[in-house]
Amino acid sequence: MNDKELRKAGLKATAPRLKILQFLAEAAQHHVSAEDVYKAMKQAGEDIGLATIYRVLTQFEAAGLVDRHHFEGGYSVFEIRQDQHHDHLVCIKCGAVEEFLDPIIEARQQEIAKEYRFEMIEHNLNIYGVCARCR
Amino acid sequence: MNDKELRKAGLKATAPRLKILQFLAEAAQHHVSAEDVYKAMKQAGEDIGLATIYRVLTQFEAAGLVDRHHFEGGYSVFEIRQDQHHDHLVCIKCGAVEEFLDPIIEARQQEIAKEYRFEMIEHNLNIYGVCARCR
DNA sequence: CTAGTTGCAAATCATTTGCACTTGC
DNA sequence: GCAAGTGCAAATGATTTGCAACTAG
Repeated sequence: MNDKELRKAGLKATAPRLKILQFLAEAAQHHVSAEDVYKAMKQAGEDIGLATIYRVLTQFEAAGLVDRHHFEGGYSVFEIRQDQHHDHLVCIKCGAVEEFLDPIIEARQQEIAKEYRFEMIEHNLNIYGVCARCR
Repeated sequence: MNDKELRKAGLKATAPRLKILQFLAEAAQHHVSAEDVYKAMKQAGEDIGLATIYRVLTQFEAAGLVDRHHFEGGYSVFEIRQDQHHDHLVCIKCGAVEEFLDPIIEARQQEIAKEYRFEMIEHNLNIYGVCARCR
């Protein structure tokens, strides 16, 4: 299963990595902080140090297996890489994150980058507010 | 001059605040980190502690005098509040920041928030890449 | 076997806070 | 004069790193 993915990324298929990757893939809320992963591992009975979580997440990011986001709040949020780029709606009350993709916005971004002669490498759009459930 | 602005925000017009506000208004690159402000103050012969810089910037933000951004990199960037909201093109090579405002994107964001029944409070779009000068 | 990994503790970085001292108004 | 503001040093919270012990291939 994930064994191969790790090997392909030049990473040994160790227990911590497999567990973390599996968790990222299956987590209900798949936008998680390092701390979230740490707690989940602990709860699952896995004895993985926080330092390892950070190292693994950083390696996964470098390998293109996960994306790292810097939402407001001063800490990083990770999510397993999707086939498709997307943007985020972040609820400032409950922390829920919804994803969306708008072709019109995507297209405009390309045009703006071109206008400013910018070689676009990545882009992210975050909408902060209060979600339907929290209003 | 800025005296009034501070008073209106309920802040005493102290030397540190006046100096920092003036710097933010006049800085060539007006997207600066707390450290940037600190160095600039030191260079200008002002003896203002880093803690004060942070306190003042935070108060300015609360007062709506400046905006705080969380670009990639794990630290905050501040800019004096403009009359108009805008988004950013951030050069990952030289750190230059360009601003833009696209009515089409702005409109789409409103619609998307509505679609998801999100009460939008703020939003920001950052395009990371290599600017014309660095290519 | 052995280079890559891990856990733990100590280190680092950005930012915040406690506190005694200063300064606007 | 006195509440608000400041500098400094110590505290914090997120993340990183040094290092000796471990494991995948």
